[in-house]
Amino acid sequence: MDSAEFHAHVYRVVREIPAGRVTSYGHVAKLMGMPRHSRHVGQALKFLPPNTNVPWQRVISSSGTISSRGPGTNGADRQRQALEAEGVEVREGRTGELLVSLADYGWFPARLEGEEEAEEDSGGDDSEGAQI
DNA sequence: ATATTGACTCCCA
DNA sequence: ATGGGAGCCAATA
Repeated sequence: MDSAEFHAHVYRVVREIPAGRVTSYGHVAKLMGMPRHSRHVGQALKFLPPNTNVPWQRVISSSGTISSRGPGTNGADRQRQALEAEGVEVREGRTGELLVSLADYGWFPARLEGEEEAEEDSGGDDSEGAQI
């Protein structure tokens, strides 16, 4: 698999994320069958053009926090706006970090819909990280 | 060619 | 609950 295909795969999975929901880089990587490529998922999103049909904003870190990517960049801010526009509540930590409640908005299906076994939610259960 | 970085995660202190 | 360190793999320097 080359990088182009990898990117395409990432985009395909990201497009499956329902509006008003968020997931983590690691989970996207998992859905691709490459659980260890969590970082490269974000990398691929970075390659996206400004006007794209890929809802990259629905992908955040596994802790429910939006990665800062640097104080001089506005990417995180744009992501917050996009999420709020979709109805996702974004809370702000005291250091200005953006947090999303995975317990409420997290989307972590075992496999893609129609792949094998479709199930979801029913209590959230997202392994961990959901500190109240 | 090797070294460093990064839109990450997990594990242990 | 928080914090620091190691693991990962492709892209960049």
